[in-house]
Amino acid sequence: MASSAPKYDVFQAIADPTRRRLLQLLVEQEMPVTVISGHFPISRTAVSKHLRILAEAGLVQERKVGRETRYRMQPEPLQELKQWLAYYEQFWDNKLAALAHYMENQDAEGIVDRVPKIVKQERETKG
Amino acid sequence: MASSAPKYDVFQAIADPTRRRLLQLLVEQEMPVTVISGHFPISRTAVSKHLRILAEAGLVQERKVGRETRYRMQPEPLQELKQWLAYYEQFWDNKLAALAHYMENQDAEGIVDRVPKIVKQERETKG
DNA sequence: CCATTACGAAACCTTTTCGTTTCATATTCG
DNA sequence: CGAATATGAAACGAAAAGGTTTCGTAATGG
Repeated sequence: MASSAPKYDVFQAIADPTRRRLLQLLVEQEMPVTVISGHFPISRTAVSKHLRILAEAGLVQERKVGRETRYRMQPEPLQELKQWLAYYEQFWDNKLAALAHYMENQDAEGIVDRVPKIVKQERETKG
Repeated sequence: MASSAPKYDVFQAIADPTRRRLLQLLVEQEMPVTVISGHFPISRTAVSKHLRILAEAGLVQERKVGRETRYRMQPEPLQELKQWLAYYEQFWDNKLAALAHYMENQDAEGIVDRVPKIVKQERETKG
């Protein structure tokens, strides 16, 4: 219920290529909006909107310095992504792959509902 | 140049929550469309479109069995995401953080163009 | 003080995205 | 064969995304 709860999804925030480039630009160095937008072919206002989205996802931090607002990347929220990824890593770099395969070929009743009836009549039109 | 070149971006593919749920559902088990769509509150056709997007990103594989089309997750394309993430991991779990901070406080000329003039007149309206 | 600079808010437009319903086609089975 | 099933393609609609230009306001500095 606090103020810093991410309102924008990290997955969505990084979906846009421009925003990924923004992160890259701001990962090591804080920069004011005008300077940032100089690195992009779109308007300053458009960049500003992307920055807001990133900020709401917690991926950049803003700080007012005089009349400028400086932005800098904040990598922490990416941990959520890392965690999400970690789950699927199991399935590509080893181990459970064999097990999953085994279950599939066994008839998967009890693992996922509704599947069995259809799975059973497997007929393979073509070899 | 082959047929399996990903036409859809992985970042974009996983941006949608429904598609992430699809991946989760299909990670261990292959399933036909009708069964899959039974797990979602949207129409079968809508699910089918999401599956197509995932397929174009290489995240699911489809296989025709009789009159049904079965889908299953293919985790490999997530490696791109992992790689992208790895770059930023440096910045949250250690090392370079200190260095980056150092550079910032030093005046960052030569690191990012255009910054210097503005950075220098730092005045900090408020403490 | 007043012109300039930095920036976000607002209004607006175009394209995508996500969903729907309807239709066509292939496969299965009595 | 013909009804039923599984699915994608097409046409369509509403809302969100990404962009632009214009305007208001706050800070700077001559």
